[in-house]
Amino acid sequence: MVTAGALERLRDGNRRAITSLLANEGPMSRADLARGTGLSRTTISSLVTDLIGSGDIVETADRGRPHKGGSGRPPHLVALSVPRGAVAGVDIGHGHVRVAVADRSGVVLAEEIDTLDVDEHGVAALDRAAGMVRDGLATARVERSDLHAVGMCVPAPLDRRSARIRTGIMPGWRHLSPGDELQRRLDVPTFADNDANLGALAELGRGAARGLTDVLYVKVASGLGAGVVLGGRLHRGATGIAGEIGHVQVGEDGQVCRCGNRGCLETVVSAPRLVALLQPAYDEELTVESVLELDADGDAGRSVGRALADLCNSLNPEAVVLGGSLGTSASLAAGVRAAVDRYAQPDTAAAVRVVAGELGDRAEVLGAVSLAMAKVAP
Amino acid sequence: MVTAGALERLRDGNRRAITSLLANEGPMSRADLARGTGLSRTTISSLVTDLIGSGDIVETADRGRPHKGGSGRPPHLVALSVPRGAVAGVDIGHGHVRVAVADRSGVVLAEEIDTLDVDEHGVAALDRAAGMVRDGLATARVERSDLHAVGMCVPAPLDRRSARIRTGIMPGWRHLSPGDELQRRLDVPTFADNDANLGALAELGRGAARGLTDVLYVKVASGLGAGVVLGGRLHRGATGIAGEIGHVQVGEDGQVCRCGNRGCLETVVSAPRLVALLQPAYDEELTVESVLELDADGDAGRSVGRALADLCNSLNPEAVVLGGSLGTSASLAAGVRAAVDRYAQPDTAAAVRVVAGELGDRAEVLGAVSLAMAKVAP
DNA sequence: CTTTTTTGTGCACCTTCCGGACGAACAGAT
DNA sequence: ATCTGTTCGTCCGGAAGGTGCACAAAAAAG
Repeated sequence: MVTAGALERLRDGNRRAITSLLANEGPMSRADLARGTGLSRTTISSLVTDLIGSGDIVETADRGRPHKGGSGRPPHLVALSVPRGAVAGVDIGHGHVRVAVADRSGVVLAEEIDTLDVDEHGVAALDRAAGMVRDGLATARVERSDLHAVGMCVPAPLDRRSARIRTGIMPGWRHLSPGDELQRRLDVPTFADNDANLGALAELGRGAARGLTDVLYVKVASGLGAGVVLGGRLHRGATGIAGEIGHVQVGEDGQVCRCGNRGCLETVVSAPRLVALLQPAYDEELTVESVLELDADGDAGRSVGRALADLCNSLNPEAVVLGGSLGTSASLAAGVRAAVDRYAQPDTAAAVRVVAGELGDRAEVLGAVSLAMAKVAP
Repeated sequence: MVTAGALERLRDGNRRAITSLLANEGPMSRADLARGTGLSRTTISSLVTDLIGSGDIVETADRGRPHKGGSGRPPHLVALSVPRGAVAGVDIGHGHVRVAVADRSGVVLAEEIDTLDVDEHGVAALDRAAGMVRDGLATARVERSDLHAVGMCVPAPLDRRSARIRTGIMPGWRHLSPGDELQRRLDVPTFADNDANLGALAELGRGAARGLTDVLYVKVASGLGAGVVLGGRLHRGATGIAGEIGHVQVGEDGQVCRCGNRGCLETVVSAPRLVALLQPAYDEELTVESVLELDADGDAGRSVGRALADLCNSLNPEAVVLGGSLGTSASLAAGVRAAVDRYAQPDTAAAVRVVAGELGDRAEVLGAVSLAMAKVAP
């Protein structure tokens, strides 16, 4: 199977053209497939027979309408068959673990969230995550042997080569390779990435950035991170640590950041910092949600937008998608919008839409599912 | 010719695989081509016969060595034949026009530079550029009908759709579409892009960034612009105006910039501003070159590096290439290096090399040649 | 000189795709 | 009810492409 003749590759490619067309456009007739791929109806018929025989696609019961007008023989529609088995996504945050089990078309079958102190207890969090995946499989009535892949994200940059979290940010994770650790516990191929990257993947595939190609996804939560989508693909950078926007210096004399510098963006807009900043002035205990209300003048948003404006000037994206626990705040979006309009070049600002993510807190875990699906498909 | 059957496309693709392999690796034997493409020797032989018949490749006189060891029949090498005809590159700066005429393998046959006030006199500059192209063709002894394409760059962002320079920056170019204008004068397909983009293309193809895939090319000259190379391809953004790094705010109370804001990076590091800033303290008239010496403490470099550090955090590139008239300054490079190390995340800073461009002032015109070659090849 | 190794090319064969023809299945008109 | 027009899916013969095998050519090694 390693080597394939050119003709075999050709037919393989055409098969793939059919399946990807079906994946993108939904069920279609053979004639539609011929029009969509540029191949002849005859060839499509042959390929479809192949694909039905191999179980990759199925003929649906309902028959569509002829290509134009109502006249003509109604077509038989074929659709991508949902492959047997399941994939799982694991979202590890600073203070929570969220797990989703989905079928191989991405439909979530079971989802669960648990809160615990992740940062200090890496091993415990990984144990818990593995247990939650097993629970999710049971809830979804999926055999453990039918789990094909696991995607996971961690709230820290992952070096592409070592697949490790760099030291310092999460003390309990020093020198741990999260993907390998979870893979050992579940005995299933596991793929790890940064949380913002997977959030971007989810919003790109099934969220606010559907159909776009150049998008900045910004996760505003405990920390601050970006997923950079360029040309329709996630840009991970030379060593896989692209998207570290939390340490842009926004004030010369700001607080000391965990990275060692002063005045980092993250010291201004992350959820815990906002709570800490505003708490002294209030009697009741502040929650993350209540912070959003208090920041009605959009200070946090403007700080983020200030940094994003520079990035927009450099990358000229179609959209900025705001995610994370603070991403749905209207005042945040308004602040970002205002700052982008103020600091980015006019044409750049005019070209970029600033929108809230559609997937909320689930973006990361759904992106992890997408990652697992992408890794198991080819 | 618009439609092509799948088999025809297959053979076309295989032909292209051969030519691109020859383009990347130089002259090869048929057997090497078979090993390189994965096709059989028989097929390669047939394709090579085709390609020799169509004149796309030629059999060289010298015969290479057998694949391994000295034993075996020595192969006949085939090489990409340099197609007849020429392409031209035009670099329009704020105060100069530079033109290069090259054969279709990219070897420069004639090159010329002229200084004039471009900004105020768009029509005159375009007339001059067209004349210089014609002069270059004469020098290179190329018939005017053999000129296949022209690439050009302008020192301003070009909107992808309208292909126009946005108003304001270059008064004499308001509502002008540089590509269309030059095309009308030369009656040859002309493709325009931003100067930093084409500089990046040149350094990527034949300069300091050969073989890299994620590179920030920064042009430091009259203005400040970046060419962003990601995944081996130039990133132009949603509307084609990516790379505008000149208007990052580096000081709240800086000079007023031509863009309307205060404290833009461009007000600190562009050549004319540096001259204007330093001139009062010196008797003799300062040149751009002399400014470099005076900035030995690297102030300008540190300002640029400060902005680049943020961008590196977001994009995690392999290299930053410094181009433009100030790009070869050692103090500039040192300043950028220092600021990146200071302000970027340690892992990001460690992953990025800061190097001077190898092509100097010729980068843009060579990139324009590359653009023309890329557009005429397929 | 013989053997070994590598190269380039004819030939028969297989795979893949395509155009034309044909029946099937519907809508609308008569 | 019947006819006509249209679209859909498939079968068939033929063309185009790629591959394995065999074989001659050309050099080095023994």
